[in-house]
Amino acid sequence: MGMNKKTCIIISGPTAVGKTSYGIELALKYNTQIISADSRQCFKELNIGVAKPSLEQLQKVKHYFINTHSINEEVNVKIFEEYALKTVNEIFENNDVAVMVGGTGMYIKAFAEGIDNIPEVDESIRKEINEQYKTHGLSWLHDEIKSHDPDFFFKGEIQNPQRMLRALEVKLSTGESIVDFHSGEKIKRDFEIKNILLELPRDQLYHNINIRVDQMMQDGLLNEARGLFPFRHLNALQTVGYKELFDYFDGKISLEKAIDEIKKNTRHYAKRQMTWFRRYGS
RNA sequence: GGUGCGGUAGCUCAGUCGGUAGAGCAAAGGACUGAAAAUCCUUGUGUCGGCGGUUCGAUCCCGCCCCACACCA
Repeated sequence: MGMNKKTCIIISGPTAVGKTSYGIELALKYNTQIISADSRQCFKELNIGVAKPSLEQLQKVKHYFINTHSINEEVNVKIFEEYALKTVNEIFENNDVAVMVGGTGMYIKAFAEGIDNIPEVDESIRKEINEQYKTHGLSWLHDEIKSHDPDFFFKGEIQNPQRMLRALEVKLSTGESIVDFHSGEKIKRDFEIKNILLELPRDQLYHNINIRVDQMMQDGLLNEARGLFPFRHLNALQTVGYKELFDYFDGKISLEKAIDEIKKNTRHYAKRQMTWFRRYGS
């Protein structure tokens, strides 16, 4: 807490609340750099649809974890945590303050408090499980979890295939329950963290979202999405703003409907972010 | 003007052989430890278009009216 302790200011909040420009202002004020905490803006192939900072903004302040990865690479919390810790220390070599800006709550949490170490899972096991689930469905997953990892089964989330899939792959790869890896311990970082949560009245935020989606369409989101259509199966493209347009390309819905869906799904996303930050945000 | 089909939750509709009603979506709240812009959970009282009639009792049956759509003139 002393004068010469390094500090990372974390700016969080829902999408379209104004984090990007606020973060740049703050970084300029402290003459420092920004680490983005956004699970989509790190992909160089995704631009308009993920509301990435403009080239002009990127020139004003150096941003990390923007355009650093390809949609073909795996990016996840652990990778972010390691990247962000390494980067923040680099920034601290020349600055007392670093700024983190982002809306991916779990990434921020991993950076601020750490995340338990779980061994890499066997890729072939993951593949096998996913295929089995695809053909046999939720009840199969239920049975597998119940017999292999009763601890997790009784913990609750037995309607959530993603969590069960993860629990199962950990159990089958390591022989241990994912529950046993969860220490719940918060790691104390050797730098100071200051949280700033940006908020707006609900109707104002939703208005911002609607306007921004229309602007994205004017900026050429349709073309961007068309170019990414062949990669739709990648995790990076399970993303609001793209998946709805893919449905349009499939002929499933009209373009007008797709745009409405993007607005609606962005609202849902913002709502989930607010729920998260209400709990973890400062 | 005539005929037909409708008017039920913010929207799309289901239903009550007469005992005041329920799904999906929206909306709101919540969870979250390597997919997190993902994934999942919870929450449904509304003059059942209006006014009368029949009835112990009408959103349901009958009459009139209003509104929407379709077809015929």
